[in-house]
Amino acid sequence: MSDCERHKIMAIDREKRDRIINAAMKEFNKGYKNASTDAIVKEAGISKGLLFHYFGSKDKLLDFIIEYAIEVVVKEYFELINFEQRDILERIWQTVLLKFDLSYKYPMMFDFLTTAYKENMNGVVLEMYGRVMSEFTPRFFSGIDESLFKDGIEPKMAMNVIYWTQVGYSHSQLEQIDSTDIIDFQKEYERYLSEIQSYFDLFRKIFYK
Amino acid sequence: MSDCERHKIMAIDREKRDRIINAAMKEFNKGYKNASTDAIVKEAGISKGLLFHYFGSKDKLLDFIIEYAIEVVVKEYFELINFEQRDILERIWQTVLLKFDLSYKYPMMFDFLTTAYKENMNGVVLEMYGRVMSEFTPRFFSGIDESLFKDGIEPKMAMNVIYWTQVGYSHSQLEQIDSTDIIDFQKEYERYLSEIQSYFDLFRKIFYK
Amino acid sequence: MSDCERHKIMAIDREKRDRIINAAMKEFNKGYKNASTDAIVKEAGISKGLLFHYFGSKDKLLDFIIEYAIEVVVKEYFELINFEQRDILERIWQTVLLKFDLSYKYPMMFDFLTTAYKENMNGVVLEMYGRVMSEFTPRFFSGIDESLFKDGIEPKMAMNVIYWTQVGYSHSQLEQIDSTDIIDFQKEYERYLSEIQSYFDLFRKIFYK
Amino acid sequence: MSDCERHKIMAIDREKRDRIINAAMKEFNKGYKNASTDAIVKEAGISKGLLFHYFGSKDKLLDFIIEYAIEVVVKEYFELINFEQRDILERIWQTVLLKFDLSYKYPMMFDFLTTAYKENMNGVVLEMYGRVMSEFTPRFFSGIDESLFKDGIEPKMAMNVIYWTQVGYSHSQLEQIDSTDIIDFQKEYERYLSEIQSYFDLFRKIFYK
DNA sequence: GATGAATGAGGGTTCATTCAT
DNA sequence: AATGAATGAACCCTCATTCAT
Repeated sequence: MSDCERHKIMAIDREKRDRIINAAMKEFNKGYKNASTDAIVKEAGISKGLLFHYFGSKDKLLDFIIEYAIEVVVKEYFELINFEQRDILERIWQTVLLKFDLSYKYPMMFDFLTTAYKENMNGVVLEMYGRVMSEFTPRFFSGIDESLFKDGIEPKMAMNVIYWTQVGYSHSQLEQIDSTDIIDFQKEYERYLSEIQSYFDLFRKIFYK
Repeated sequence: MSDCERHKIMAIDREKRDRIINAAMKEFNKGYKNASTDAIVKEAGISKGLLFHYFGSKDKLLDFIIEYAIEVVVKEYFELINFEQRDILERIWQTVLLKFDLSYKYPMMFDFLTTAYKENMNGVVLEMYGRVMSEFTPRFFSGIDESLFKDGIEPKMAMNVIYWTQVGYSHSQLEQIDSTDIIDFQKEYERYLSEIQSYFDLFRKIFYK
Repeated sequence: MSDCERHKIMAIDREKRDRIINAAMKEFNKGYKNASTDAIVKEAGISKGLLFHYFGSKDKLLDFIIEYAIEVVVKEYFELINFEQRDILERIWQTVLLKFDLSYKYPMMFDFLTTAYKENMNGVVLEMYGRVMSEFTPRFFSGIDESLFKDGIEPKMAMNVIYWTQVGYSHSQLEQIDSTDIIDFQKEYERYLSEIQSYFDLFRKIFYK
Repeated sequence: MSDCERHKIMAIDREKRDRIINAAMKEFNKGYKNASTDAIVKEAGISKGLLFHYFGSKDKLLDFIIEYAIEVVVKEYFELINFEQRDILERIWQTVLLKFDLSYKYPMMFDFLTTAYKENMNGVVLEMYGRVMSEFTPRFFSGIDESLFKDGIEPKMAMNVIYWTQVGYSHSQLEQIDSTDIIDFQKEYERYLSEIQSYFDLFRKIFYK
């Protein structure tokens, strides 16, 4: 995607741009072919012509969304994690908060990226994402203060359990939400954090000294 | 899907019906929109008209295939679980073995169901799956011998952790497998079981008395 | 255009095929971009889908029409001219009759080919047509019995005058006809032939001995 | 096109108006559909909105350009014909010279009008052209000194033959010219006039006493 | 039951036209 | 008057669905 095109897009009013991006993520999450540009413009509240004025084609729209999503995830998630925090529970807790913040602005971002990656929607860019991810995961689980764990607890396994629990809980929550009307987001947010925190408390009790 | 329609389908010569079902699963595995009714009838060796005579529409064909797949999963998975086993770890362990057997007998079926679920195909999967699961899940987690848990461990949460860990581990394995060439299935099978067993050993140690 | 595709098209019911061909010629005569496939199917009385089922694309439809038109013109016009007739007036008179017969089945054929050639609608095929034409024209005006002309009349010029008069007359007639409803074709036919014959009589008088 | 609209257009700064007219002729020469209003405004150096402010629509812009072109043709062609010349050969000879002068001064104009006529652009050309021509043609062929013709020569027919020959010759010349690079215009001009003159000599000989 | 030619709604895309500024 | 972002009707094309046979 040329800089010129990117520039044209980034010049759009921020609120409208985010509406388009979110609508596109939501649609593309169904798969490339299943995604309808009609549905995107309807959801974003713009005209068909405008979408193509900015993005040129469905393909280029997808490319932009993927690049943008990766950029945002890298800048507002990966790069904000404090790796000096050597307590894995606290480190994962950071990701919970960061993901939550991101999900407020772009609710479908992580789901979309997962789908895009699995469908290999854009070979080149997503390969980069794969590389970033495969570098990130080991780094995330390294430099951990394993002395916090009880004797007899394999730290690697414990970390996986913590990670999968957090993922599982998030998904179980998502399934209950009709993402279109998020009523009382703040309240939901607090309940969500409080529940997941209780799992972290459990882990601290059973895994840590 | 009405019983009348089901009846009409089940009345088809078994061999021809299986040809259609297999062709449909193979096509739908590409995603709903990518699946072509032309390709299905060509693969199944029947005419376009006949497919629609039997199934009415692409949607209904998909519904049938999903129902059929779920039916098999229910009969050869859910119903084989021994609910007299009141130890949750042992009960979940059963599911690991059963799932594995099924994916050995019908490798396409789980791929298809996964795709159908990921794409939320037609809204039907989620409804069907949701119905089955919402009946199954509470039952699965009920009648558990909670006396096995240590004091101070909330059994409900512990069970969720066990469940999400098993799901998370399975997914992490699936992502590493290129399902087309299953080399040395037996060996993989053993490694898989052995690794997940070590997690169950961990849970037994930390959650149980 | 592959033989397979041609075969599929030639298998269409003759009357329907000619309806499509005539509708396409009429539309494409406006220029490629101005031609609307919607207008073609409407005029031909078929559905959009069928047009594309047979021809694949607007481009391929045009290619077929051009190839077909050239083929017809060669077989039912060029090749039917009797070059043993050495009297130029009689030779041109033949073309008047042949063109008229062709115009009955395919009214737009010659106009369409002219437009197609001028717009260079299909480089490869029309180049061939150009070659055929550039071979045809000199051949048409060669082998003429020049002894029929009066002394002092340059035969080459006389022949051009005869030819351009016939073309000019034809065009003056076409402009008066609303080609959609050809009422009483037979009567028009006779008037047309009778009028143009009077020009030929004139030429015989002024040019011939 | 209403006088009000014409007035608005004619009120535009002459230099800017000519820029628009020239840009429009250049674009429309590609064919109606191929002509892009975007290209016109870019070439003319004005905004999209302004074009439509002045001309209302692409169709109306075309109408204006055609009217304008025809107006020029009328003023610098039709109205310069000397109808006191009662010798039809001399009268037609005048048109040959006038047309040639015009195409020398406005080479684009005849190209554009030819394209407009061939494409039957917008139905307007034909109507305009038809109106002008249907007034012009009878007048052109009236007031002729028929006493110049030999006995037994129908003057009407002879005049048609002369006219069609001149048209036919012009067309045969146009087809040989690649109008973009007019090399040695003067030489071509002389050859053209000399050739057509020989036809007029022929006609004088065969038709006149 | 069985066929496949025929249909037309809907897809992505373009571009003349409008309108708030 | 002058702008250009925004619109939506119309384009070509696809494909699930129908229906005469």
